[in-house]
Amino acid sequence: MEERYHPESVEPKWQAYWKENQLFKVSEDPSKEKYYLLEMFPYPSGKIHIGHVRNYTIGDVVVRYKRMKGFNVLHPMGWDAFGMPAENAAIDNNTHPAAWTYNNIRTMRAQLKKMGFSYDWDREIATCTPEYYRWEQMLFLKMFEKGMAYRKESYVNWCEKCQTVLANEQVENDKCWRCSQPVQQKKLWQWFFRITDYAEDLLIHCDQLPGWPEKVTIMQKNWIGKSIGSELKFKVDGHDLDIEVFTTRPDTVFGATFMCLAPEHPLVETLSRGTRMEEEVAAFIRKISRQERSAEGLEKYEKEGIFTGAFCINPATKEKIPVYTANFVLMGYGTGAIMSVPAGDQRDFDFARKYGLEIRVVVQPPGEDLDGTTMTEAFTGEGRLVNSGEFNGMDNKSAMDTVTTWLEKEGRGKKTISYRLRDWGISRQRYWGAPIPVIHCPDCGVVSVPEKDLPIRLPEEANLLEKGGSPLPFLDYFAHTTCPKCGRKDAKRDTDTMDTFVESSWYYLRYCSPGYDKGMFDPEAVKYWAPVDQYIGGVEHAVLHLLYSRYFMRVLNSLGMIDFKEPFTRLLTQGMVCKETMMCPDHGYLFPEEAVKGSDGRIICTKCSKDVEIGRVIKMSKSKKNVVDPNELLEKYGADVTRLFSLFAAPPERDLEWSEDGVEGSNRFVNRVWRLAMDSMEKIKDVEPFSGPASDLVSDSAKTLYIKANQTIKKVTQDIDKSFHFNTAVSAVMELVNDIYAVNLEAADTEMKKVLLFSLENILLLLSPIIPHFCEELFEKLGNQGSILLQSWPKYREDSLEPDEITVVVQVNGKLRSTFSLKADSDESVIKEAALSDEKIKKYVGDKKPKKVIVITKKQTLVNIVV
RNA sequence: GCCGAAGUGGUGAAAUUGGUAGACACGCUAGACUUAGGAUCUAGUACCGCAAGGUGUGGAGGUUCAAGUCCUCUCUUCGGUACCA
Repeated sequence: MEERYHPESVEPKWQAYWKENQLFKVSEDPSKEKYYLLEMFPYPSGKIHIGHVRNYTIGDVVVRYKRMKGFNVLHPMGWDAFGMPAENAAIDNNTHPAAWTYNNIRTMRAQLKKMGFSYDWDREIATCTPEYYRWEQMLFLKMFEKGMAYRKESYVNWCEKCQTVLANEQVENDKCWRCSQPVQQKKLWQWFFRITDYAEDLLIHCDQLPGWPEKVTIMQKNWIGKSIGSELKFKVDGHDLDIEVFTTRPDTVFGATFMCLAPEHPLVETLSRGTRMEEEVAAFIRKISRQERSAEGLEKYEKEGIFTGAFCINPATKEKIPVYTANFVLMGYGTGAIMSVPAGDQRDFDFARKYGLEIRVVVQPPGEDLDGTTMTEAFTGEGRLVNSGEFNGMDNKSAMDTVTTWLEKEGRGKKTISYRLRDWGISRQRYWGAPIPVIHCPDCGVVSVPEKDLPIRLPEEANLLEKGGSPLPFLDYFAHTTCPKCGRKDAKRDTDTMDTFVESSWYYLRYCSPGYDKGMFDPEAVKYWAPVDQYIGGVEHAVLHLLYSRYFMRVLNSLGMIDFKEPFTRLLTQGMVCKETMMCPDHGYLFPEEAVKGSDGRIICTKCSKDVEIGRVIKMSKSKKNVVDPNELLEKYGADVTRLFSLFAAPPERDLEWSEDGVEGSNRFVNRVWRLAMDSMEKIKDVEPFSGPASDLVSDSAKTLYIKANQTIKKVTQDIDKSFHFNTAVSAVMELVNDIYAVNLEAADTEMKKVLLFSLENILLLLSPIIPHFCEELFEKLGNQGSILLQSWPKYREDSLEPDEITVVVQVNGKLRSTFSLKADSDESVIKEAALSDEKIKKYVGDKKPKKVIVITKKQTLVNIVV
């Protein structure tokens, strides 16, 4: 008889059993209710990390639970296999991205299998295979035909020395991460998806996703960034031109004392040409072009601008106001031009002060008298209009509409809505991605690759350039081709590849029919399985991945390919896995094994024996070395203990602090259950588990334990089903286990043995989604046939949840003064009498008549006596 | 700056609709068993106090018979995001 749980033999045994019996293989079965659970698929970066372990354990528990509940569960796994790290690794290690990627997939797949996750591996997909991306290319062509994909010029980070495009994360302090040369902004023709067409629809449906955490839908709403305002036209003085601006404050138009254009605004050059400012403006624009124009970089730069030499006419005051160009105005938002109202906007205010421009107060706060020459900051609040002609005295809020209507009549404005959301740029000047299936012909322009020529395969034999650029444009046999339309021999293939977010926007549909060769997916399979019922992943994807996926479903929906719009009915965003950092004064950050506890309790560095400083608990990362390798956990504790701890330490949505002691604790619990089963097995094996009502039990101890077991089933079921709070589910089972430990096994009568067996079997059933190998093994040892996974989820008896006696809590003036037991069916007057006649209570109440006595019999039985 | 989340013992955390604050676990203390224990079992463990008792859920107010939970103000930490006009 084994005295301990031996994961090294038990876990492989059951993994092999599951595989042999194909227990995780699923197919469409209309007779059963379906449940599609998906965890965000991993990027194959090398090895799985603890965040994956947590994510996939959470999902696996729910999947195994739902199966026992009778659902037909789809639980697939695959690989988000295209992306930049493969290229970087290939350059650094002199391998090929494909070899590196497939190698990593092999390693990680083996690790996931060792964790015992219940995937239907027959549905595995990797997005870098032509069998996958060919359908993405097909969809791209459909979108192109419908105008949902289009080309426009747009800026990228460019390193002149490396002759390559850099992602934002490859830019470090405005310099290239490889060669440290300053990064420039370069204009390139790139492909875009028209996600802005769906801005309103995506926004509205944020409020119709009750299964999503509110913080995620709020983030999406903010990202879409709808603002209601007006578009106003300012005539350029001396030209037959208008400058259009977007403003959310049309009520302040009388205070617009100058105008600012984005440096990239096409009118900047036009307006300055031939003026005394021409050269200075050109110099300014050259300077700004070296500044990072991506969202991230902007804060670093001081607000500055320059007069273009031109003036325009304020449509409200009809005054001439100067036109500036300024680095803080974005071409990508609104119209790329703003009317500057320094009295009402802090940026405009700062700018006006810096360049000595007029500040004219147009909104006067109640009870104050602001003066443009003396005010120290802009006033953005509500007030009454001043210096605003016929609108003087009006409150500024109602003036928004009135002023716009007035300008509209004059032909100088209209109400509009502006979104922060921009179209989705999908062109990547990279090798390791899905090729964009179009051909550029000198005569025909942009031509679709005919569908019969798909997939456009990524040339596998390409060698990556040392500097990181894509080799595709230099591969003649790939880049040069004939035009499918006119047959011209000197056509050029598009050598850009697609953003990897494109692959992850629809992979969950591919899982429904992974081998389907007539399209992206088998419509019947998708009809059965989709949408995903429960999606689980990191909150870091709250905006982009989830928004792009929602967009893609709208595209497919409008193409008539699917009949739903929202891909993920319920979403769980799990917290990060954190651990304390350790720092040696000489050796910097230390890995956990590089710091040991000395005999005197001090923690010292293994390299130099100096005291180690324990730092804050932060997200695990290689750079901070506060990491735990899942492989080592598997080696030392096995999959089940690792799974158990990652669930027990914190509820899923919260951050989890990793602690070696905590893992030891989980290990201890698992062995505690093991011993419990082993010790009692021989004695209770021959009885039948008790299943009647608690009232049939004679002894109090058996009754108490039986009720506890029923309560545990109820609690665990609710915790898993309603809130995914596995930590409290495990706690509940621990309580039951502790209660069983308190039973004297030697003295147990038949009745008690029956209750013990009932409790033990249910403990295994309740824990089986969490520590499946362990439960399988004990379930078998208890003499059961077949897999525990095929058992039904345990049911509790409604009539066996309440004990005979209840605890009455008595408060005096809200303070706890006494507790005592009473029969459960006592009515209020009995409880009240008992409370008032309690000795301890009498002491507090004295002779006085209580003012009020409140008796509560809901959750707790409680009496509060007010004196 | 804005948006979001969270502040509870030495630690991770519990606590339907307001109803015994600290379940469960880690750690620690003591004891038992043992050749040994970093195994196991048992007991104890919010704080102050010898005790009676008092105090306690970041802080300050408030509502209530009763507040970790509801309201107002405020502080701190973490996450996201930003010249968005």
